[in-house]
Amino acid sequence: MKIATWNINGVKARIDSLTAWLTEAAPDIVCLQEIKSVDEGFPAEAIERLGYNVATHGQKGFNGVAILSRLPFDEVIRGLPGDPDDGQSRYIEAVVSVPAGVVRVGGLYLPNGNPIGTEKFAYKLRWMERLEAHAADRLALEEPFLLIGDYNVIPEPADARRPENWVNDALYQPESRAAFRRLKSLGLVDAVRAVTDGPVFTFWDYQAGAFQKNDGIRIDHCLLSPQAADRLLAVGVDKHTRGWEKPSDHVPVWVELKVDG
DNA sequence: ATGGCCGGCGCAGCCGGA
Repeated sequence: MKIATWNINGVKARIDSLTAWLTEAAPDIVCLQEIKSVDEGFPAEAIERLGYNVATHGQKGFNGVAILSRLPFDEVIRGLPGDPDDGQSRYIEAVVSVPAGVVRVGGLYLPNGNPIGTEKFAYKLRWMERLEAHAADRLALEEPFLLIGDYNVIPEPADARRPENWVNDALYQPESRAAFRRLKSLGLVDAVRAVTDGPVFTFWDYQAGAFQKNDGIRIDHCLLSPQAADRLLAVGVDKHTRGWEKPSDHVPVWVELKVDG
């Protein structure tokens, strides 16, 4: 089973790229971030035609997440627990049944947090605390569980082509990186780092020819529960989509799990 | 040359992103 995450930076602007990639990559489950659409505006039909069920948690103008699945949803949960006053749509979770049992997938769009020293950065850190609490709850279920999405965290210097450019950025602050390490310390495995120590990037800014210079960062991550990590067959980053016409600034990251019993 | 973009909203130019 192939499970992917992609920050598509606007689903309406990206619908042709999304359907092309779904056809080519044939993922079973996809978490999308920054759909920048309300639920009613989401172009579900074009995706359903390709054989996917669609669940959205949208918002007007910005943010917004969705999950696509070839298998029917047993359950869908919208919103990250821990703050009923948080109106930003940044988390969606779904459960599907497979021969081996169930697979639970949480798709997240972690706050950017810039500029540092503002309420935006404080919100990012509070959101990460809530994510840690929720992950601990889910890990207690001892299921194959994937926490995937745009984390807006550069975990290590090796995760940036030019780390010195990010020292004053919320994505690379010691507090952001420490919160990401605490999350992993609960027992989650960073899938990309399970297969390589080399540089892997998932985002290249639109500005300054960043993609042409490979001036990228790794901020889209697939974290796996022990029960999911035990089933890991392959990991990939579909970098070529960044070279498409009208690209998202992020590219898909995916894992393949053995779920046939 | 030390800067260079993009989507949404809504119809100009600002907000938010990373």
